[in-house]
Amino acid sequence: MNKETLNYNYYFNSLKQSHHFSELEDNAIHEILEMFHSKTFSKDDYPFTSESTLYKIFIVISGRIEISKMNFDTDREYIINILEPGDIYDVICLLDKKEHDVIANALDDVEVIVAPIDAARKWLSEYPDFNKTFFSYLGKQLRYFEESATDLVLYDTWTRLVKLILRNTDSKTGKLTLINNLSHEQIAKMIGSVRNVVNRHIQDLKNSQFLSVKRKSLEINNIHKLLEELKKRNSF
Amino acid sequence: MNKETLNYNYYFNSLKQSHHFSELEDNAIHEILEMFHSKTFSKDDYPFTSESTLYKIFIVISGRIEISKMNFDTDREYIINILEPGDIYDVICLLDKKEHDVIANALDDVEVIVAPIDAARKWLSEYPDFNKTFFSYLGKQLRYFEESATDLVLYDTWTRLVKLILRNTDSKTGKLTLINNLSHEQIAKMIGSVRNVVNRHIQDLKNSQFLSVKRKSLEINNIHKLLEELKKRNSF
DNA sequence: CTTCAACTGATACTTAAGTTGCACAACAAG
DNA sequence: CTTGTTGTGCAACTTAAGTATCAGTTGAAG
Repeated sequence: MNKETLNYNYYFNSLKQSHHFSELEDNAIHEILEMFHSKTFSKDDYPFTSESTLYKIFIVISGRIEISKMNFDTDREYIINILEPGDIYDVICLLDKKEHDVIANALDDVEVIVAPIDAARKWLSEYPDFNKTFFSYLGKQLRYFEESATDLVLYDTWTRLVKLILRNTDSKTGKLTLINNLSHEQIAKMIGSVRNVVNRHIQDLKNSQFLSVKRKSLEINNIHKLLEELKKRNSF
Repeated sequence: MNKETLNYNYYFNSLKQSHHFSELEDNAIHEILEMFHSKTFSKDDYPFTSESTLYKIFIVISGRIEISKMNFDTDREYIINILEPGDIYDVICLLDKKEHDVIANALDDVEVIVAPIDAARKWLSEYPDFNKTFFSYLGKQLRYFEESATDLVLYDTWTRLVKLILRNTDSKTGKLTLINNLSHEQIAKMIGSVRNVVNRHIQDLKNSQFLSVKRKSLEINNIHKLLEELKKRNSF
């Protein structure tokens, strides 16, 4: 795309505001955007395949995309993470050029921008500023995966659920971000459990006044109290 | 260290043979080594702390180091990974400069080389060749953590145990690498389970002729047959 | 407004995995 | 050789978590 492209400023500002690009100079962002074109998907579409991510790199502009893995024998699914605006995908393919076999599913209507992945490998060497924020993004990802695995081993489902809810509650508004509008089924898949177990815990949390629960909506009544309860059960 | 340092060639060749440095020119390796000095630890020592990894970067020359996380309430431990010769630590701190709270424990007598971590950040920008292999190393790490978490959710303890053993069996010699000489307790901690459960599975595998078991030693009798059994149980 | 699929809440049941406990074997150190 | 520590093999048991099932709600779509 270029400065004449429809909505160019919208995409430019999206990058400019996103975590990874905010420290880049405007000119660098303009140069990068030249390599991209935009694409949209509807809720429940499969925006990328393990083949397309070998050749293309995506940046999420709006909407959420769920990345998951299935066990087709047991029909259980694990949601590895959820991409949000500003996220780059697929970082793993970007790094090692190998196939990455996961399922990507749009949770909302989604806008992304797409470029050849080799072009992205070029900015990495050409824009040291970008490199810098990219490294801290990688660090964050490594930590996230490491903590996911660790939590699965060391903590029970109640704790993993409460940690998930706390981590995704905006401390200012008190509202859920990223995992709002999800069913109990999907929340279960994020903590490596099943709907029924999650529902049990949610009922308990509701009955003990920690949560307000509506269809596809959870809200913490008092963040501080829930944190206390978490500490009490786990001596964090 | 420099070319006059005792055993300089030993360290030089260790790097030269290791995966990440093998593609670098000799001169670059010499330049890098200038920043390092060597250090040794005995079995059961704690070679690095979450503080030291903020300022220093380590490369393992010989021996293995176990990286793990504890839940002190339940006394359960999860071994996140085991470093072997050629491994760089701590990549996460290298990337994002933040503290990384894990336990490092030498499984054998260990030799490492150490440098200021900022120096390492410098090579990353100065040696594009190194950058290239470093990226594929990062990709491997991301995949490893992602797969660890996924396996914990999607597969039972038997499957995780068998996958661990298969993954660490040298297809040529048929012997265990990396996880040899470990107790059932330690193997359990690697797959996110407990000794007793792992022991049960090992007894079954022994009785059905898949494994030969001795104190601190496992050996697959027939890799092909065990792979078949794994497929049978999981339709991989 | 009606219909239907998706989501939720609840109960009863099953099971894999974890816990406890003990006896014995192997090995390392004195 | 003796002693103590660490690892192994087993059995009995407990429990968190998963499965199965169903009724009732909600909200979107026609």
